Amino acid sequence: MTQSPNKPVSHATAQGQQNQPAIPPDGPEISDLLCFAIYSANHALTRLYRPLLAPLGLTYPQYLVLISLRHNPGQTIKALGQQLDLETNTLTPLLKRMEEAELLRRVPNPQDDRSRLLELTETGAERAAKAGEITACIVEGMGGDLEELLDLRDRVNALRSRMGAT
Amino acid sequence: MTQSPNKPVSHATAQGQQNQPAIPPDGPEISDLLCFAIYSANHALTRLYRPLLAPLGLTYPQYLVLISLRHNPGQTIKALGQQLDLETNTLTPLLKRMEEAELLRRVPNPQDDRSRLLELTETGAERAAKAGEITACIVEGMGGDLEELLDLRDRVNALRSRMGAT
DNA sequence: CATATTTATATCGTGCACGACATAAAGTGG
DNA sequence: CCACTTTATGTCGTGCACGATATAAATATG
Repeated sequence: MTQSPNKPVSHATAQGQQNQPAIPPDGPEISDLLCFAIYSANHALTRLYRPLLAPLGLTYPQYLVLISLRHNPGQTIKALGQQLDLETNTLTPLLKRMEEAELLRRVPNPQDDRSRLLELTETGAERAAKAGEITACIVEGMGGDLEELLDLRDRVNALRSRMGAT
Repeated sequence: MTQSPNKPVSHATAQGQQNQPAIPPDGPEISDLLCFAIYSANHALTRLYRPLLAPLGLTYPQYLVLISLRHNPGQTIKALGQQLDLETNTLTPLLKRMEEAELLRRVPNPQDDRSRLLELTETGAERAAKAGEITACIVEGMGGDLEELLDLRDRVNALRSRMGAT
């Protein structure tokens, strides 16, 4: 179902064609907006993940933390924040909950008394392994072939970097 | 910067090629995940909108509500929820805040005493007009040409509908 | 018409996400 | 060594997003 590519994303910046206005006088509609497509796709994704993550006692951001720590054990909170593009005021409480759930530890950094290093507990490592497997189900839930999904990922990431994300 | 399309989105569903495993033994990395690309693009978008919406006293979801009401005055809360793919437990407090800010009214529905109709106040209509103009700045902030953005929107929407969104 | 079910909205609790601000430890320049 | 600045983390308040549940009105069914 590839939609009609006729409607504008928004008021166009400076394109001059007066006949069929790319800029409707009463502004863009919700369905025209790329930002809404992404916003809403994100909700749909969370809904896809939730029932798979709930049995593991994980939320979606916590799932991302496990995936990240699995590949980068001993990371600082700042490094994790850079990878996930999140601030400490988001991560601190999130990591505290995960520490209470015995998924990870925040150990002091011998190189720097201000920072802490993150490492998975044994339970955390097990959950991370299971969480990694969930991803296959998600790909299935997203439909389409793998090539299309990979291409979409690259395009979204390109957009992301154009918007100034890390 | 179009990335290398070599890495898997995730564990693949059931593809049999043993030589160069599309499935790394320690699971997907954050940067492999389409879901993370979308999750993170959504944050980046919110950050792009925030400084533009703040002067209007709007949050991003409130901006979407104004856009929607501008085209569909007299909508019920349920109809708005279907368009934005949000539940009443999200919308009720959001709409209350907007009503307190004098942006809209929730008037009784003469056809159905259970529901309410949403209509913009004069202030709300003015803000909606200004908000519509913001979209042009966002397109600029997103970079890339318009055609690319339109195509991306359609692809994301296709994914969204494959995931079962309205 | 009485009861049962569905529907539209609302309430409550939890967990992000982030702006504003706080604090303590590094680093830096005199 | 002493301010001064920067950096890593934390706290607080607000606003989504949503699961679970509540309530009242509409509708269906006997």
